[in-house]
Amino acid sequence: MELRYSPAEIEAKWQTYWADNQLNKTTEKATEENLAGAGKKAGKKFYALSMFPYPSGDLHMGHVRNYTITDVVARVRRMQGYRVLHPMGWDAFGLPAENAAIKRGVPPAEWTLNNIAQMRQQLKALGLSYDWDREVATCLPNYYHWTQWIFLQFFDAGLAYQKEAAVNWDPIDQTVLANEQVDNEGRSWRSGAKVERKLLRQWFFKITDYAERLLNDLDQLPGWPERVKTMQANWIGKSTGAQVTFKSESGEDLVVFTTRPDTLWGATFMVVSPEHPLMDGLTTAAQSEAVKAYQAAAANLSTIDRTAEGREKTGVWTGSYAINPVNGEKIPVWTADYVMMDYGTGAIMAVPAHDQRDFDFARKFELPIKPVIKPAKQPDGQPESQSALVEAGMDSAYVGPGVMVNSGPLDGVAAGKGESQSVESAIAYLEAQSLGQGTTNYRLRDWLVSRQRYWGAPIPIIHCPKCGTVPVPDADLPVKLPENVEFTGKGASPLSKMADWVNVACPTCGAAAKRETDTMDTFLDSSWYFLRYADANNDAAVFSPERVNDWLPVDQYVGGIEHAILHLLYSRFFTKVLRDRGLLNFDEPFQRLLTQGMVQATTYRKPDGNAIGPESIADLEHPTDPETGAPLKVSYEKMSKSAFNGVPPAQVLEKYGADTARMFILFKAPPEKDLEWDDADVEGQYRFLNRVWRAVIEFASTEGTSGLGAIANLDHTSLSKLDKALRLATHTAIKEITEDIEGDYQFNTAVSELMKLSNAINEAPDKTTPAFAESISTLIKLLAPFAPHIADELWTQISQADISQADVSQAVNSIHQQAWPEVDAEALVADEITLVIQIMGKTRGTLQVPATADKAELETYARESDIAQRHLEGKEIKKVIVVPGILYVCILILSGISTD
RNA sequence: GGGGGCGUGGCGGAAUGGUAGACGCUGCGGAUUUAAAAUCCGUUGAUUGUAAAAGUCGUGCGGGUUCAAGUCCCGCCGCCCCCA
Repeated sequence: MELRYSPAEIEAKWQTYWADNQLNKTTEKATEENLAGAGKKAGKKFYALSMFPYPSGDLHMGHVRNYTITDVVARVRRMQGYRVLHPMGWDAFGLPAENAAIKRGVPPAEWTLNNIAQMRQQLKALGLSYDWDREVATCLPNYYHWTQWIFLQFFDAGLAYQKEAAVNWDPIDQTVLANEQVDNEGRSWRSGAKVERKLLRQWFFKITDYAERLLNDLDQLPGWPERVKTMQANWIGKSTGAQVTFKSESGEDLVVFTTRPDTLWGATFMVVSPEHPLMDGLTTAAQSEAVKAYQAAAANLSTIDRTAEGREKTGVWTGSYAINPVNGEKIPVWTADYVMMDYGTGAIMAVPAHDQRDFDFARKFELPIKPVIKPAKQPDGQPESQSALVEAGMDSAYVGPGVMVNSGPLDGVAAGKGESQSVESAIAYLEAQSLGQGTTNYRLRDWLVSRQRYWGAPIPIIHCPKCGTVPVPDADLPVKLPENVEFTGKGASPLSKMADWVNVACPTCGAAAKRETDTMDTFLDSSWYFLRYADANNDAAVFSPERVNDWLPVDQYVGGIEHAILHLLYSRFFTKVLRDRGLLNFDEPFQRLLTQGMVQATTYRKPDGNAIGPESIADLEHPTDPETGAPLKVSYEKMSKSAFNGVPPAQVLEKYGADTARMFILFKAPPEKDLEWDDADVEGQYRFLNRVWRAVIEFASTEGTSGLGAIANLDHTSLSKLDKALRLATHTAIKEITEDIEGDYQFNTAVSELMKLSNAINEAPDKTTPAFAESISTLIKLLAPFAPHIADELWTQISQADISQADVSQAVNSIHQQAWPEVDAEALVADEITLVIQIMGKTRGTLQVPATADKAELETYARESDIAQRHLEGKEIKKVIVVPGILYVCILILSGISTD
């Protein structure tokens, strides 16, 4: 019998045992075998999923945190009798592989597959209970076959199309990017390069067709964090208003979108985006030079620069005028960079009296300001403000409530959105007069899905001079990536240079045609992988509807907040499209979502902002720059190479083992919050596991017990006081831990409950009773999902103590196949309870009283207590409140004598 | 500017409106040891007091509701995130 806890030995042993005995294999359908398993949840499905990683080759702590959380959930569900699907795979296409090829000449496939092999080993060392038979890698033909097939489903549905557009061009990665992949400083999410605008012909997915459903169905997701839903709603950016057509002098129809069509009578000029296609026609010869210069300057500015509030407004008059359709007024047309071409129609009517940006612009260029909303009378009786009506006196736009004035048919109508208010009236008027119509506008743009790169799924399209754009027939899928490609990192996509691959016969007419050489955005690969896991090895179809509809939606999804918009929005979109195609029967892919916080570590930065690693600092208590001696700035930051603060998981596993790493990560912070790495706390968890180890080993070798068999002898009618106390601790732990895991995933408090139970066990004076055996057995079961290796080892130790004469070589009964413990309500009832005595709302002391006491008795105990007597001198009791739940008494004091 | 979140000991963090600080880390004191590591025991919000008994203050700030507020309401301040 092992007396020392040595994780290195037992962890490898159990990982092999679990794999050999297929403990983590997914049970496809409820069978008699698993229905016979204990627990009322038997046979119900549970799908636990972590966001699959990009196979960079190195596992980092963020991964460990993500996967540990999901693993605990999966393991608890298994013990509760659920059929659990808990898979893992690889988001394996993407630029780093190609960059490695350029730098080191290693083919992307080889580089990627090597990394996968390496990371798979690292994951296995963590003891994660994946069903590896369902592993997927998006870069393998048996996966991207179906990514291509889905692309053609979109194409067939009219949701995939090509258009020439001003797109985001990343000059470092030499490819286009979707809007979602450019941050608000105008930088690429991957390379960090300042994105340029380029006019190119590209493939798009019509996600805008689904804007309304993507927005509305957020209501179907009570299990999602509020902030993620808010972020998605903001990204979709629905706004209602009207489109109104202005005639320009040169005859063009200038369509504007406005959310406040009611202020149309206050429009005193128009502003058109510098990129607007009608700009040439609108610009007069005299203004041509100034406009051209302005357009060129605007092209170099990012969205954030152009729309920042408070920024000095710039703009140029085009030289021409347009007619305000509601009052026939001639108003000048300007161009300014604060109007963006990709929002609304790229042109606005400017109402300076009631829009701050228009106001700033009007002040700067001395354009007229015409108020059309008269502020409502101040509710607090202050004199009515006239400022909004006196143009010269206004110092800002008026955006408050009021009544419409100077607005023809709208005069007197209450200003605002809502029933029979001005916006609604204005739209009705515009529609009646055929001047415009009510519309809904979304900020969401169509998704740009083509990339000019090699390492991605080829878009399965053939361009034929006669037939046009022809989809590759299903039978010819997958369109495989050619091998032996030369990578230079310069010029056009590597695929376009592969003549053998590019030139094909048109599948329709047989004429000489060319393949599409763009590949798909890798976010397409990851927008459906969670569906494939349900039927990962299906070679005949993308997945069988039965299996997908059985396993999906995912019951619990866990991943980083950085995917709040990108991946989660795309996946929801895919699910809805596939549903509309009749391939599945659910609207939303992820029932519950947990966004885990970052893993941070102490970071040391020099005065110039550069980080340095702790190994080069002499005194970590008073860190100074080893070169200059200047004090270093100490903070917690996300672990990263550039911050020199990463802790490699392998290092922690080697020193303490996977169980300790898992326990630490779960205990240190609630899952949604950032976690600060601390070696001392890791040490603390290792100590805890050692204490559990010693307690169990001691139990297994104690004379006079019959091991776990003793539990059967538990006599509920004649328990000693000590046994009752131990059972209370045991069943409280079951209750709390079960609630922590089934509720809001409070793994940190669940672990602390394990510690409390362990403390109670260590403090128990008599370690030979049936109640003690029950505690030990329960502790190991409750520990099993968190620290699976040590739990299985200890379980074996006491099982063998139990069957000491049995053949040791026979298969052991894994802890992970045991039923999750059930709470014995009887055990939760204590003999004595703590009565808290409050006087005048302040706690003055506590009293141990029999648990059987009713309200009246509790009051008597409290009244007669020394505590109460002490405070009652010279006073009398006016009122008593007894709160049974937690058991509380409140005594009020009447007399006027001051107590203090 | 709009929306969301957060603010509790030396630190991470606990607290169905009912004993604030569970659990752990750190620190301090002690046991064990030739010594150390490991382990075990005690202690650890501030403050008055004899380290007794017993008090007072304390969850960012200011008000309010309540017998009772970290928790509910109103108004501020600060930090973080998203959108402008």
